Amino acid sequence: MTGLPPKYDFRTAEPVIQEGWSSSGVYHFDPNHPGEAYLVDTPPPTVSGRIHVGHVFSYTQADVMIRYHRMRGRNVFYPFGFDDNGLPTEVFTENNRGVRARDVGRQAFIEACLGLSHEVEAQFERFWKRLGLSVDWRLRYSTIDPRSRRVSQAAFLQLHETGAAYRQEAPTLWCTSCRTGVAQAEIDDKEGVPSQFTTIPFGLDDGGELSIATTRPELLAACVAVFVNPGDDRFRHLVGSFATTPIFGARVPVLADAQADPNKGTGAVMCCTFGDVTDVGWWRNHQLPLKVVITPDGRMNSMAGQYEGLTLAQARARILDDLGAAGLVRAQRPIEHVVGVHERCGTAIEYLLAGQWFIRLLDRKDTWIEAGRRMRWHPDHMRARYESWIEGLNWDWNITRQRYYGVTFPVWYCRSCAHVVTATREMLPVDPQDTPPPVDACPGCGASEPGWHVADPDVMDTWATSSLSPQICATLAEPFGVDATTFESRFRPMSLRPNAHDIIRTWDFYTIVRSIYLTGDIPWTDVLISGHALDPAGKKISKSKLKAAEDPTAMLEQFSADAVRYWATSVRTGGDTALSEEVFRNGSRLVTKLWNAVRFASGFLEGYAPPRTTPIEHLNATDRWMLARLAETTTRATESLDLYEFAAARIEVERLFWTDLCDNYLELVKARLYEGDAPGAKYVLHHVLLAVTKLLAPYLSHVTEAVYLGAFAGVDGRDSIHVAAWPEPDPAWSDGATASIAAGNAILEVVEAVRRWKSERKLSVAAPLASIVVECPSPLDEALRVAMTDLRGVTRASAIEIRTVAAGPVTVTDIQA
RNA sequence: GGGCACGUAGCUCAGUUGGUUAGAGCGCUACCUUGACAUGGUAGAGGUCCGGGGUUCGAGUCCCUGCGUGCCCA
Repeated sequence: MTGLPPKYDFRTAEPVIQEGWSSSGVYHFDPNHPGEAYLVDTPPPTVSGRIHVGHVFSYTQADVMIRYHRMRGRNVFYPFGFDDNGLPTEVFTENNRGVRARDVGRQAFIEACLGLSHEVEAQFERFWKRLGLSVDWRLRYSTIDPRSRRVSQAAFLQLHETGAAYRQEAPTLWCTSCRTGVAQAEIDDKEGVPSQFTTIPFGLDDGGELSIATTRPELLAACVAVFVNPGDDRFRHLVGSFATTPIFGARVPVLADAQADPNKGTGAVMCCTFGDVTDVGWWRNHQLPLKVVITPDGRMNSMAGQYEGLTLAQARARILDDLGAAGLVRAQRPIEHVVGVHERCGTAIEYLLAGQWFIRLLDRKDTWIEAGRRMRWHPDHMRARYESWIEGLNWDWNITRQRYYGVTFPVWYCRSCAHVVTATREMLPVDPQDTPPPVDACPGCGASEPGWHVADPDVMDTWATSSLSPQICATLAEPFGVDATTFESRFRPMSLRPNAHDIIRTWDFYTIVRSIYLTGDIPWTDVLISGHALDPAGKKISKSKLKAAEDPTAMLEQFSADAVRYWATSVRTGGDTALSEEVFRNGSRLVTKLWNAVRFASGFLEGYAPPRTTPIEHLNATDRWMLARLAETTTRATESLDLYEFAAARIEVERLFWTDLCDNYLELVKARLYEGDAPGAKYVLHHVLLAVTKLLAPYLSHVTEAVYLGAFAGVDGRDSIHVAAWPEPDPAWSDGATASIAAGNAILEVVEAVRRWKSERKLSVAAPLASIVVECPSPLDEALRVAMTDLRGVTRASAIEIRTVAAGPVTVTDIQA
């Protein structure tokens, strides 16, 4: 062991340490490693702006677990991806570059997106390195790079061949602002939206009227039926008759269906194609006609007659006016209700008919739930989120987006018969817009005239590619001589999927679905769910209103990467946490304390080589207690980490380090260290400090590296603490542990009693004492006598008398200054 | 409306299978510059463990119920 410099300055130290990791390749995956592998399917962050503290929170927690497994000797595969296409990237590019996709043209827009993505990804990578993520940066991917496009298109073709992906002209969740179909997972519930619940009369053939209540009068022109509950006596006689819509005069059937709620409105409800998901179900089950009255950009079409061209909101106002003017408003009251909105833009979701590609979800719900149960979720209750999402699914997964920038569908359609022509595997990745299909004539109808085919004009949902991250990861070792097939056969399933709880319903769910379809196997064995970082007041941090206090880069500069990592792992697994300067400072303090403790010890351990076997003959009661506590703490911390309880593990280690080691053990052994050879104290000091440094290495990855390289590497023998062996207690340390702990507590009783006595008299703890008398039952009295040098040193008493008593607690009965 | 969390010291939280006197950090009070560290140390004050009921020799912990907060889904 050699000495450490007096001060540890993270501002100069952290960049040097990080550079060392880069140049030594300490985090490199070794495909030929014979041992157990640990493969991480890291979340590729959406490249749509700045780094968010939520990223820091989640990625650090995963990194701590990964570092732990690396030190346990696992062959870690830790890639890093970027999700940089699709609607989020488009919106980001449009805002950042001031361009509109539909104005500049598809190709120019794609280039703008790519250029911006590359810039932002470089920034992100620099940031992750500064935070100290132990990523193998050779394994970097983007979901739009050619390799990912090839994987994505190949997966699409495979699902198409098995029927799991199908194309259908079907009612589709639609955003009129983004002008694209969307998936159920992209819809947020917006609560408390004010609206009017208006009761309007439909005419009956006998001249009477049947009133219905609606919040969507603008869809009146799309009404195709009126529904009542089959058990509702008020309307039973009308079932099978017809009603006529006001204004438009359409004659529609009155039908019975259990989904009509007799307690809502008048009990009769109009069915429009389409106002909501219930309408879609009725349309299907009762085989109703189709009347689509709105355009893809949210205006009324010619079916809406005099209202054509108006926006939905304008049409609603005009129709209500017209109904009122005609005396056709029977009742109206303001309500607040929940509206499904597009998560990207907040626009209310509509239901349109469109030709879209879907992946089957609804007919295999049990399969998805069962797959989730084959994985370990940390914390376990997060599995409930996954299952409740699946149980509530109403739609297959629409993967078609009427957008510009994304992975294209490798298909063409025959203009004559609409036959789907797919690309061959050798063509991938392919853009059907600028590449002809692999056949000269339509396999369906034989059409072969010039222009017989048309390329699919759309792109895939981003999740359709990012849900393939395990399959993309399998291609990342190709440059090192391991092809994807070999990789998958050796390393499937992967070990860990870490992500925040808000994307369980998307990324986790879709990835499990794709993995089952493509491989029949679960994608990973463990899922680590993180909570959210909240602002200092405990409120949600909105992405658009980041304050300076929430800037992750500023945090690193002010408090150090280690302090930020400390903060991010100070919460129970899966919990939310508020930003707190106090916790950052606690992290900084721990960094300083560790440095000082090791530096102090290193003065005595210069050139010390610990014996292979525990030198029991040199250990006194203080030493045995310290070793027993070390063994106990190491075991507990390891058990907690095996359960992904990183915060619980660290609390154990901190208690051992700060209280037992620094406050007590170091003070107890100082006399022996200064006075003589002290082989027992040196043995314990070496092991407990090395072990604590290692136990903290996953969290405080920088200062522990500096301490290790400066003080321990020579003896421990590795080039980095992060590939050093995880501490394993010598069984001898735990021999008679119960007695050792009891003896240690007896020693601490004496220490604390003397400290209390001095404190009450406002004396320094270093104030000398003439004598003290300790009353102590057997066999603890023997332990105290063996630790006499330590007790004299820490109490500064010239004479200590140990009186053996029959029973009772250890007490200090007489203190003479 | 259903589900899942959470509710413990002024604040942020820990309390494993029910078991002595309920813990930590910060803050607060008093003191100590002690031969690693003042980004430190010592001592101290501070709690009807959200309310109610139950099981038990014994409940912060298990069960029921009510209240409050947050999230997910209708």
